[in-house]
Amino acid sequence: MRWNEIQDIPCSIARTLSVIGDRWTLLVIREAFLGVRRFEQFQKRLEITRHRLSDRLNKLVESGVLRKALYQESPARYEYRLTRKGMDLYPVILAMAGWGDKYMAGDAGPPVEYVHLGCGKKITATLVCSECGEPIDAKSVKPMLGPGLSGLAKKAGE
Amino acid sequence: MRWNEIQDIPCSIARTLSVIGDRWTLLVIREAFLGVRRFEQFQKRLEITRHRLSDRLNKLVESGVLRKALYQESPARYEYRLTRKGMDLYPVILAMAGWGDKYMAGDAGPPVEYVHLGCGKKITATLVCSECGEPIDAKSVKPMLGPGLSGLAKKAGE
DNA sequence: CTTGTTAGTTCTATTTTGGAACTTTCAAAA
DNA sequence: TTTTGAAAGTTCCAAAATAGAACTAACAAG
Repeated sequence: MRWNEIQDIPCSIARTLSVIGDRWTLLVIREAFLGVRRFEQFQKRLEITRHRLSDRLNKLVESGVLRKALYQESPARYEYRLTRKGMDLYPVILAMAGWGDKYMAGDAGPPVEYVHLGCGKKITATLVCSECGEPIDAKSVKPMLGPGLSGLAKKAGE
Repeated sequence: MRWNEIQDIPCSIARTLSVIGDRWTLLVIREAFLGVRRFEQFQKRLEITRHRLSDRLNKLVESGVLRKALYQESPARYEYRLTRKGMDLYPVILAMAGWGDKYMAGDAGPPVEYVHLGCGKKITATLVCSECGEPIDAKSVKPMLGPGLSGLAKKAGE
């Protein structure tokens, strides 16, 4: 199977990967969360080739994670901003940062710490059940067939 | 910058990506969370080339996300199981699934639903502050220089 | 009219993938 | 005792993606 067919798999993880699952894309998004908006800035901070960066930004615009905004006429210059859809990737970023902090940071400690503006404390992101608020992990959650798949199953059975 | 240098960036997201940030790896892990353990099963379910699968599994073992466990002698056969480190990737998976459900599922609805064993309800994973329990998003969290980076800054300044 | 800034393209060489066939080690069946 | 058949890989080659560096375009400022 080729990578560009991956979005066709009826799986939300695969579909998400079809948007953010290639090299550099998530780092571009990380920079966007840190406030970076312009081509040159992305390029310098990430040390990504201009070619690649151009391609990744365009794809992110296509998929609705970023949008281009004119910030200067003559010559026309655009910057890249996170859309709502892009902002909603924050949990993914934070979950990855949390894992990296725990397992990859080494003795030096985490390179970035997160402060919650609500309570003013350093935090780690914690995943909880949307219904009862209890913390959850792999063992406390059971994946079940959802409508997006049972529909297919029905069709196949007809 | 080459991909194999990415782990050297002092960023937990980059370091996490150095482990799970390439094609297929996260889908392999998804299958592992669904209970898949054996080479043939991964291969059939993912339609990944055997070559790639072999490589990905080995790298995941190297990085401590999976471990090999002998399940049959003569001929010796091993299966791949998630370690604690691997299990702890669940928030990443769930965050991605949540985003995919929201933005990529289309009319058919999410392909998989998650039931919390604690309360028995269908849930979406929600990110909350580890200190005060309030839900968090990009705007309510401020990233600050952590020890892993301020150490470097000190060194550079000496 | 030269230099600088920003945002790209183009080119080539190298790496990484994808697809398909082949190998190894044994157990069980014919 | 040859044949079939799992299971878990390897090997080979062609195709695609990536890295690095140089080049281009559209202006503004000096």
